[in-house]
Amino acid sequence: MGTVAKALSLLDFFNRARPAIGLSDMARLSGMNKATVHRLLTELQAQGFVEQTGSGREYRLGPAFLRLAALREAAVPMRDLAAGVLADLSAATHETAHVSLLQGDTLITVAFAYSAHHGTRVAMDDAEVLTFHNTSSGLAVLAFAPAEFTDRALARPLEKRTDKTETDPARIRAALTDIRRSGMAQNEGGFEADVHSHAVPLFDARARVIGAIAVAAPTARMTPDHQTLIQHELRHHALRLTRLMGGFLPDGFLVGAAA
Amino acid sequence: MGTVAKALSLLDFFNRARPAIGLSDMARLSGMNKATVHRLLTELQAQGFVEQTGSGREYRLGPAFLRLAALREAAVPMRDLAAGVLADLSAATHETAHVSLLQGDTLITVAFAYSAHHGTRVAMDDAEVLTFHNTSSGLAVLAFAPAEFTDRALARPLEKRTDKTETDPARIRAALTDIRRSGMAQNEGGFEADVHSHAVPLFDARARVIGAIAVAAPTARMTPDHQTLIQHELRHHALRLTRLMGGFLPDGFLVGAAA
DNA sequence: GGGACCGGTTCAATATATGAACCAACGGTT
DNA sequence: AACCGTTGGTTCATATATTGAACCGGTCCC
Repeated sequence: MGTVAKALSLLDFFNRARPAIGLSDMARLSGMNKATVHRLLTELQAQGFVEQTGSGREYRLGPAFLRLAALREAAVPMRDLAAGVLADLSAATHETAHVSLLQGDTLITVAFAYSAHHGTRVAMDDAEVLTFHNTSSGLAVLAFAPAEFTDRALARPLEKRTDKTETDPARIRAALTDIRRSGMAQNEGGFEADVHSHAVPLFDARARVIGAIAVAAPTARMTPDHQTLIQHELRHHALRLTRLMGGFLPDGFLVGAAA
Repeated sequence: MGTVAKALSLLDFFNRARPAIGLSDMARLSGMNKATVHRLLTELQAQGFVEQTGSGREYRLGPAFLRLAALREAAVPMRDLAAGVLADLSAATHETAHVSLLQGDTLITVAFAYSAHHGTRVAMDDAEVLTFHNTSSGLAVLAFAPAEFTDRALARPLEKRTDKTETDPARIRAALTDIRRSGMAQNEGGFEADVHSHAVPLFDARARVIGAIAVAAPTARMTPDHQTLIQHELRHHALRLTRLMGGFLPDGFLVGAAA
């Protein structure tokens, strides 16, 4: 691993639950020497990628991300595009809709939309990391990812988050075959009990999978009619979003019941 | 310069006018060897900090910034806080208001708000880089920055953007003395002709200057009464924002006519 | 077919990163 | 108040990662 990769990997230890990290903690988390971590953080700090908190001397993510994220959005307005499509999709289905995109080996939620129609709704967190084996979005991605990517994802330990979480790689692979055939992934209660979600993959200009768009609803609301509606709308808006982002469907991808 | 700093400095070559850069161009821009640039970009790409465009093979900013900016905002909601204060400030003054923050040696606009009151308004760009010598925000920051920082800023070549741009370091230093006394910077037509702006510095928890909040109005509208209103509101909201962000005013800072 | 680009690769020379040991400072315990 | 286990930060000989000239093969334009 190059020095740059090491430095940037430090940033991955920040999350919602741990917004600031001390030098020694960071050294422990990363397994690197304290002096090394210190030097890397100092360099990141000089560029505004991390900064030290006023009170303690802990490090946290820096202000440079505001500027760079704005520039990224100016260059590639994926988030804006996703937000527009999600607003329509959640309005049409009366459920929570979200888009998650691959970033290296992880799947990150980049945008979501709630429907105001029901009192109960599935809640989402911005910038949440999704696992592959127990979310509909994750399965949708795995089904269309390169075999070597899928192998790596399923070789990792698979957390049993709920009673219904499937953790047997062989059975997951069998499910992926169905997903490839139907062009749509489902997951009932595998991530959160009582949540039934559907997801369709998204593709880039080279027809490679880049993420997924999903609708998550309380299991109690998932009548056959509602499911039919969700699947129909999801296919339609997934295709729309892929096209908006300049992507193409891979050969043989089933658009199915889509408009 | 360490390897990490070199890699991150490549990201600074992206901007609104140049959202994607080829390998050879990047090598020229940065003055580094093509092989070096390639290795650095490859490492940045593995972490999602840059990606290659579908069509050409140019590099552009990657999706990682969406996630990290969201986490930064979750940890330090400066942008949200600024947006709220700016909405009030622009409503009270009927003019464009914006907040710019220091990031290393540059001043970046992170948020702004327009007033719907007038047909003409001063337009802003998100993530715009402000110069120090010919913007009210820049002058407000320089006046309260460490002497060594100010020296560095004024030692650089000072662009004469308009007829009215002051480019004489000695005269600028004299203006800074006044700004330190009044706690407010002004700039009339030095950045854009026909724009008269006022700015007040913002401070962090250690009473160090971190940026400025400003109101920009067409010169034609700047009557004495309007100016008095703007100065009053600006002082009030600057203090409010500094406090919201957990900052403190340095000893002797004039709150002046503020509420 | 030639020439000038492009993105990307190679490998010996060398500049850079690394980590054990070391500070000084802080906060709690005895 | 001496002790202990922390903390963030520093040092310097060692070792490892970085560097850059030259070199690909491809593509575009004459």
